Amino acid sequence: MRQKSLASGNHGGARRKRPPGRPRSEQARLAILRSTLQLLGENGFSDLSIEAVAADAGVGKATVYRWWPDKAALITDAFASSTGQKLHFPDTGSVHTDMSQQMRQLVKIFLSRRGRIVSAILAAGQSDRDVIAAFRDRFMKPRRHEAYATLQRGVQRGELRKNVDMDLLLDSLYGPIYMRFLIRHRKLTPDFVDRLCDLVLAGARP
Amino acid sequence: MRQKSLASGNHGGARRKRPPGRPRSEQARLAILRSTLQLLGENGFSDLSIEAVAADAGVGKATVYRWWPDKAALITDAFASSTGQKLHFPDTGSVHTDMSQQMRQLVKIFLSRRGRIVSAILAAGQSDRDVIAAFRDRFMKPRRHEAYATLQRGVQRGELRKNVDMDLLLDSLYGPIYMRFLIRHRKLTPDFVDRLCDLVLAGARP
Amino acid sequence: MRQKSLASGNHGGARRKRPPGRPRSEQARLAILRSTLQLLGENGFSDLSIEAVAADAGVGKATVYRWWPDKAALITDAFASSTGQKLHFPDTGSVHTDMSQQMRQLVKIFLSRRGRIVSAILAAGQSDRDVIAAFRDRFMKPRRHEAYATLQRGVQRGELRKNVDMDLLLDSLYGPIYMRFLIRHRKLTPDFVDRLCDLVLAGARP
Amino acid sequence: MRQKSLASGNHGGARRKRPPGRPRSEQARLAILRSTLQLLGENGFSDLSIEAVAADAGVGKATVYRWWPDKAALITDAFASSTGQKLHFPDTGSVHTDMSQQMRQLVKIFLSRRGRIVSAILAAGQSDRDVIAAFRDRFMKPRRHEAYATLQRGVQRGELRKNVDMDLLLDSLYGPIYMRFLIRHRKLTPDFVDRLCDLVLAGARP
DNA sequence: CAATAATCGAGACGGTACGTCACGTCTTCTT
DNA sequence: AAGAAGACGTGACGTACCGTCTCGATTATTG
Repeated sequence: MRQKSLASGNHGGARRKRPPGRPRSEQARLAILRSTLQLLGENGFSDLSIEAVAADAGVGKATVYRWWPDKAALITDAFASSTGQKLHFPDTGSVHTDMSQQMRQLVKIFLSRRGRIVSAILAAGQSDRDVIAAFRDRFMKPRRHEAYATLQRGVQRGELRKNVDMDLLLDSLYGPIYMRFLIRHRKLTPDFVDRLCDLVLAGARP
Repeated sequence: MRQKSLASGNHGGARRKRPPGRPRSEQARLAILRSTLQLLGENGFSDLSIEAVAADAGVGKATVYRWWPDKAALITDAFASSTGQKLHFPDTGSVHTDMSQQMRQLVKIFLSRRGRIVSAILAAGQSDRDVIAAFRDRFMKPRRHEAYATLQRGVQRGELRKNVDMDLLLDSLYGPIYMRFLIRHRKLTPDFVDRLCDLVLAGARP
Repeated sequence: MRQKSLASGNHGGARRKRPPGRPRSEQARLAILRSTLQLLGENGFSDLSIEAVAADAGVGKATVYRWWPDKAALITDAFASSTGQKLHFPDTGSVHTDMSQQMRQLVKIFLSRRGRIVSAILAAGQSDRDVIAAFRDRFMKPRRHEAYATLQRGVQRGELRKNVDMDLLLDSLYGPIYMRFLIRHRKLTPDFVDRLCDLVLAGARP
Repeated sequence: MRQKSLASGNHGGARRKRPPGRPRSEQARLAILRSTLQLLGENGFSDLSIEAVAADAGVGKATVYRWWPDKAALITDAFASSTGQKLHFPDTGSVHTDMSQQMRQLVKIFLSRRGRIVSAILAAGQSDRDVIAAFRDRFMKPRRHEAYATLQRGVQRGELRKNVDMDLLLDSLYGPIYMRFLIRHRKLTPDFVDRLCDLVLAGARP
């Protein structure tokens, strides 16, 4: 694990006393993350300079480097800090409805200003394995676990095959969305999500 | 307007005579593209400096800038020039076989050294619309046209629904591959390709 | 001798026949020299690029390099070609009048647009001995020979000491002008010339 | 506004506290000036590249540009920093002796390795008024003020006319030296200095 | 009249230095 | 001890000229 910031919680357990000296400025930390997100949204990954982040946050450059080893860790942290509590799966009694509703929310995010941040993360991840790992762990994995449960309910209700490969099924549902999001060869619409669910879930029926 | 190198064909038509001045060195052009691909494969997009490309190619920096406006155009061209005549679709009489064979070839490329170049292109494309457009036009579009024909044969043979949305179907087939390629949350294997075809094509049957 | 151009006359003597091949374009030669003078007058020596001269003269760069080995030879030639037939010494019967009249003409030139060219030559001459030598040979020496005669007349008329060191005297007269011209610490005026002659010639009286 | 290094004295008066941030490296400043003088002495002005100065001084190019806007400012500063406390005027009771002794020292400098630097400054000054102004202000003016005093003593002793034009007289003394230094048409010798003083001071007697 | 030869313009070539920018590190004073 | 400030050495950026080269076109002499 590279970045220190999120690991600094020290909440439970040993109850270590605070080290001597001036404590870390929470205000600076938040300003840095906020500026990072803002500049990421404006210019994409390659144009994001730590120099600009520090200036925008009204912070010394060294303060950034003290807590984040490099640009990748910084945007990873910034992205994680911005991940709201949305994107949950409903439980409507229908796999199709459960999935398509969540997928529509994802699409809405991809099409919003935060989509630029996601694509910046994925781009940065192509040359930094820590970044892509952070994306998987912090953004993807929690949702995928919820998705497993949603699919499981579908299996129990007999909407899906018993032996369905859930990862394959989920990749078949989300892959096309990521593809259109990143390659932009076709529009990403709610209607597309519906027809995608129609097609793929049809192939997974018992 | 400077041509972007590959547009300099001047093949048919007006029979324009060569413009005055020393003609462009084909040798330099090839050396630059070759060095670009090599360095791209070694270090990824962000570590690729035009300075290094020029040095490696034994060429003046100005010669690179004379013909390519920026790094993105350079790697786009280099990638296009390396796109061989592979990746064709067979015609075996079965959509499943036709598609899965071609998809396996694609996966093989993604897993090879050239995969690094593809991911660099896609990453660069997230902050440069010309790059992603070039990827679509030069790499994706030709293959997708062949794919349409392949699917059309499947329709005529009754393997697929008459009114199938081909773009949706193709995105459902290739999207999962791109997703695993870029996010790397699961292995990209030939077996995965087969089961992916099973799943998706099952949903497209009449 | 460095430059070829002026030596290409081949006027008298051997009557060599013209060599085969296209002869040198006199028009190009003149255009180059004219453009050199113009650009020299605009921007001084260091900003004068052969690229700009060739462009301004509507001439290929190679044509410049074919006939002048470097920038110094070029401006030397250009300066020489621009040296008019002015700056002669009158013979009024008074050394003071003869000298001061010629010196005033020199000052007038120094203050005109051609002064910029002279200062450019002198500046270039500080890092290229051929340039300063050309300035001495082509500009200074002919006038100094006339000056010797003028002073000689003064000696014969009893206005100057018989054993006067003419070079010392001439340097004392012209040196202050060059100094003010180059260092610009005081104005260069006709009145200054007069008082300069008063002072220096007073010291050379019998 | 960036100070031009030597103006950063902040000596008397307001007692401003040091500004925040890492202070300027005096070591780097001195290394740069030293390297400048050395390279200037070797190759003259036009061959002096800031790249080479930085490399020779073991300093980043940006550090040079941070403090000196261009090559001219750099050599001006370097020259000024090298101008020792020499070249004072003695007070021997004779104008001729006072002047000629100082002028001989000047000639000695002109003929030494530092002469190359002076001629480089004067050359650069022909296309940059800041350079020639700096030469006047930092090198010439202080000495000229001493010279005024020296001449004044001569006036009081009755060696010079009461109403003598001091600037004219000084230009007549120094102009010939500068002329021979820059045009190099005659040798610059101690004997020349003596005879020059003889001639010019003779013209300034009461 | 054709062949030969040197010039011309244009402009691409491999280079060098330019002046700028951001990197990640450092040194200072302040909190 | 952490903070803001900002200078440091490093190195790539994209530009401007350098002096050389390779073109087709032009203009002369020679066979």
